[in-house]
Amino acid sequence: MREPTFLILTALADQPRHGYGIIQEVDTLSASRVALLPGTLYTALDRLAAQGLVERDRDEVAEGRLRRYYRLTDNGLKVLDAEAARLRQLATVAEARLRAVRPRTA
Amino acid sequence: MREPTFLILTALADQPRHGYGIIQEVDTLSASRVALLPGTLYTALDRLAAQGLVERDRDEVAEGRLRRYYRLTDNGLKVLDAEAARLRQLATVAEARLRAVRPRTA
DNA sequence: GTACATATATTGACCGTCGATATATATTGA
DNA sequence: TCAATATATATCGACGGTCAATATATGTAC
Repeated sequence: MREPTFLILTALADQPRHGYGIIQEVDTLSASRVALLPGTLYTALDRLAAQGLVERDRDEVAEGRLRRYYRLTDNGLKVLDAEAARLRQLATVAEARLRAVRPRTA
Repeated sequence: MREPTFLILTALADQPRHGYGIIQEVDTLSASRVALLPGTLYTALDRLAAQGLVERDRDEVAEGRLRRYYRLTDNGLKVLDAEAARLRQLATVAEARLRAVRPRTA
């Protein structure tokens, strides 16, 4: 799973959000490192829905604009959990290598 | 940076390795989760060399077969370091969310 | 002698992201 | 009042990295 997809799932972990809300939350989660683009977001949401990791929540109209909400499925939560563990493991393996190679600077 | 690329750099962190050695090391590092394919490896090595993250080391002939070694550059080491930190941060952010949402099961 | 492990290399297909563009409304400021 | 910016969803073509398949060659094990 690639970074934008991972951050979309993470943004939905605590509550349903609409597309633009996801963009803002990903900005927050990544400390503005990842600027989620509309093209990435909406194609990703369609794909994740087809995979059963995300599903449509309610539609709302706020201040004259449509808000289309999405939420994580149970499976989406599990997949995110497994993915987070995988990332942590990758980081740990690499950091162990780096420490072994540079014991005084690491 | 995608997972195979990250694991290639990690495999080279402690010592120079030749292509097939990288494939074996990635298998070890990932607990056989990632099977690095030749098409991925050799195109990645060319790309990483062009980016200055990896460079050619010596060529050896062992048991009648050519071994072409590669090593990390200083910059490659720095990039790997930054990348590992980024992965750890991603994992941490997601895990915090998951804990917040499932305080009794996390 | 056949299969498997070792070893490097190329090619086309595929998938997810990027960048650009489109459309529409609300708000802010000149 | 008009322009710029923020909010909000959506589509499209280009691009990059990986996958899958294929090619070639040698050493080892059965």
